[in-house]
Amino acid sequence: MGAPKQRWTSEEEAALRTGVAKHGVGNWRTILNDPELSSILCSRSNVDLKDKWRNMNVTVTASSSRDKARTAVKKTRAAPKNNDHSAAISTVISDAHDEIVDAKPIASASSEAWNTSNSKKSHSRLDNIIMEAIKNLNEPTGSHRTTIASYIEEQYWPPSDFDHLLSAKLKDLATSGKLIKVNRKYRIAPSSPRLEGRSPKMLLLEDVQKEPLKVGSDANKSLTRSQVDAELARMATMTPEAAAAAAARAVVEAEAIMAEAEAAAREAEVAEAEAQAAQAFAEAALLTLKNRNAAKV
DNA sequence: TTAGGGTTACAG
DNA sequence: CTGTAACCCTAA
Repeated sequence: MGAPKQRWTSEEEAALRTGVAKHGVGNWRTILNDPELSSILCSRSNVDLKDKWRNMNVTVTASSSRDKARTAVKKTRAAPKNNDHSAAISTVISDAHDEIVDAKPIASASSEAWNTSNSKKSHSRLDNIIMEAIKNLNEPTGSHRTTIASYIEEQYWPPSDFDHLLSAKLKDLATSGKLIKVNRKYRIAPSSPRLEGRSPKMLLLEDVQKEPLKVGSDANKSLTRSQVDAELARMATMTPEAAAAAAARAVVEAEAIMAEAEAAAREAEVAEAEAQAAQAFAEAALLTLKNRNAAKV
């Protein structure tokens, strides 16, 4: 293992994973352009990102075959049903602990390993993975379920029924209070209770429309406040084209949430409210965009 | 600009 | 000396 010239820090690696999870593999310039990641990856070029990602994948796949029994797993999404060679798997997942920060991913999994039915401990392995994913994604406004799924799919190889498991686990974590869900986004629950029922996007909307901010104290760094700041900074540096794209994405997001609300008839009560809020935000974002463009021209 | 091959620098 | 990770070069 070399420790050569400008070694990658764990923060940079986490940022790279985040960028890949958010923008996909290969869009290195997009990842570098991400405002959340550019501060960390400012000293890296797109080629550096590509090379680092290659090295990480090489090392992960190489280290996954440490034990004698090689589970000839392939990265295809159509995961073939792992027949019962549970010995190799159990050795891999035997050391499931609560360490989240800077954990080297274990790049092997089977359906049984992800299932929590036989887990006697209250904290399942999937819980830790979810928490790690959200933490490493480090999105101030929270992470979508799809983003979390992308991250986990990149880091691990979930079984084909992983999406269902993830949805159930996210719901459990949200109801148990370990995660906060706002507008279909999940973020790690803070230790102190804070306002609920209002999404940070709606707060952002108010701040955009009414200029004066109602910040009580600067010392009290409200997390909602930082979320709003992040969104505002993003909008401020946006070109009109980028802002239009953001507004368009908001519209698409609202439509997707509406579709999900219709699909999930069980939790229609909550989902519909979120969907309406998201749609209201999308419409208002478009109006804000128009105002911005009109003011500039 | 990205993917891939090749080269250099460092640790064991 | 060998393996690995960052760096470099070039074709598409």
